[in-house]
Amino acid sequence: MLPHKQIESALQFAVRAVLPDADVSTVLVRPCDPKFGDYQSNALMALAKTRKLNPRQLATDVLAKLDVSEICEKVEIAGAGFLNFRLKNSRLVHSLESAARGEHLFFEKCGGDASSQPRTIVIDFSSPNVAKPMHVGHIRSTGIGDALQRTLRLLGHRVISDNHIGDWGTQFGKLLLGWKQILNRAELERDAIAELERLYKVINAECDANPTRLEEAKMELVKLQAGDAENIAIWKEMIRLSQIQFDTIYARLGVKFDFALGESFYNPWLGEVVNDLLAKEIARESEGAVGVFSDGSLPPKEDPFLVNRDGEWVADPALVRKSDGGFNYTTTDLATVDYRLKTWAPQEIIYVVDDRQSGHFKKLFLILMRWKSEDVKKTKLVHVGFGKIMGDDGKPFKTRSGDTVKLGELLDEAEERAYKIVSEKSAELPEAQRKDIARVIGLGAVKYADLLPNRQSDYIFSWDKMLALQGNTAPYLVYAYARIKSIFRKSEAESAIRNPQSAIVLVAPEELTLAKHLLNFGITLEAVAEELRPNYLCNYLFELAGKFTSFYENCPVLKADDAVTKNSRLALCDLTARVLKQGLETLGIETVEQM
RNA sequence: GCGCGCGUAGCUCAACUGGAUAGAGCGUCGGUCUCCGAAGCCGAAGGUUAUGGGUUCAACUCCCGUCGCGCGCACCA
Repeated sequence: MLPHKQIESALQFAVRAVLPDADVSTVLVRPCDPKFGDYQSNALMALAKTRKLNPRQLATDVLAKLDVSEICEKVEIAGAGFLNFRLKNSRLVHSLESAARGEHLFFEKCGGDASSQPRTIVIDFSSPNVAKPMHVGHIRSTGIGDALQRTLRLLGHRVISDNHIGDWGTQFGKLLLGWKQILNRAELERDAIAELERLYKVINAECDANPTRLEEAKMELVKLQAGDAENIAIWKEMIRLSQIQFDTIYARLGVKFDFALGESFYNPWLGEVVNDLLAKEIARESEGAVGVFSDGSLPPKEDPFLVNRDGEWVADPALVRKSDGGFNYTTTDLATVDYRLKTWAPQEIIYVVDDRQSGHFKKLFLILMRWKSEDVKKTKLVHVGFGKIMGDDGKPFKTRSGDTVKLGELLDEAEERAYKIVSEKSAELPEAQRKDIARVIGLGAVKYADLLPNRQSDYIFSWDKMLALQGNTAPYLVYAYARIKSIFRKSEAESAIRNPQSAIVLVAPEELTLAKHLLNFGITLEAVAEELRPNYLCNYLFELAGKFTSFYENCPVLKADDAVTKNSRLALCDLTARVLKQGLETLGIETVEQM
């Protein structure tokens, strides 16, 4: 068991001894400023407050019942009622040595004890549209979603990743019309997505200017929806061509899905969904359409089904059937949740979708609480939102000519820029190797830059910053990894291969700092899983690389004074490399041995 | 107009969801390679956390007001 878990468990035991009815689930420890200790708990102050107890007295009482003498130095009460824990050197060494033997890597899979059972989690991300190029806007959903699925899997949860592809909707009327009338076969052969995009743009412009064209497009859509054989065949061909594009991009990014059930998959159930909502009086007709309206259970200000117009609260329903009989994405999303609940019975469904859709998800989740209240009680529905990617000018990121940036081209540019840098810095490496390094660094830089910023705030896209070796970037982290690997290449050349059984001795402050930070890998992974924020892991790895570098500067490894120190330091190097590699992999980023 | 989100060093971003003296990188200035990768490291300067109040042992974090920016407001997704 990791030491912080041992401390927590002992502390919870002690709290229960003093306050038998206390909820100890919030009694936790966390890493803290080294001047106070290695871990601290502030939980007693909160407990004291709700019970109107003197916090320092409570801390004293708990301390009397607390036994962590095996793993900690004397526990101190500090400030208003903090408990500060300092790990015994022997306990720290014990963790490192067992990790060095390969028994763990500073994290625990859930299922080890009753408090952390594996959950079934559906995660819905990426969701590109058929007949459109994937663009810069898909980076965020794809990268964040993939990092989250990797983290949750690493911790032992049952993850079901599902790519909810946009393969149905009104745009197909226009696409079908274009395909039948203005398709350029040669261009389709050359670049299918570009040609499909052209069809849409041309017809769309015509429809804007000419109502009869719009009617024609609608007719094609109606035929498709009615199952017309020709239109179905063309539609399927458009999906096939798009899937080739998706597969290419995902292979490049190393992103995998368990399922890719597109919107069209749910078509058979849309009518039933609406009928059921009507029958249960959750939805009603209005102006020829069917929508879900406010049920009045929330105050108007908090009710997403109400909107204030000129001082009056008026209905802002979620439409589930249009007046022409067609369905909306709310309908599809409801059918999708229903399917997921029935098929996988997940404890959690996570949507990694642009923050601008937060209003939609608010409504969606409220409808589900009314419609599937029994199931939804057991399932946590979460919208993981994110902000936009901006250019240097602070406006949405576009090409110089003002078009959206295509994802494939963006990745090409990342690799090209990385290749230039690698060739400059490491001209001696063979070209094929430089290409591979450029691929890892370029793609890693884009992904990392996207995962690093926090919250739903927008971030500014900057090639120079993400590809820089200095600062919190993927190249810096991979460089730290490559430097460690370089030590081992030299070490093997000297036939001084590390023995996994050799003892670890921690003397220098840099050794201790590094060792203690390694222990926090698991806490960080759990924080990512809990808050669904991969940037915690980014910052952890950056700190790890920094602490390693300061160790590297101050503690000679191969030139250590004696064999024991040398072996111990080799072990620290190896563990750092393994955590860096695992951490980056969890973010979806590869490593290279040399760069 | 109404709702949602945001505002932290000159710039780009953190701050473990209420914890102890708000941290990094860039940029600026100054150190550091006869020594395991200098694409590195160390140091200095830089802050009334937009602003005014409130809550408490403790506020960047929670509540209210103001200003500024972004986004969303029934048959697109």
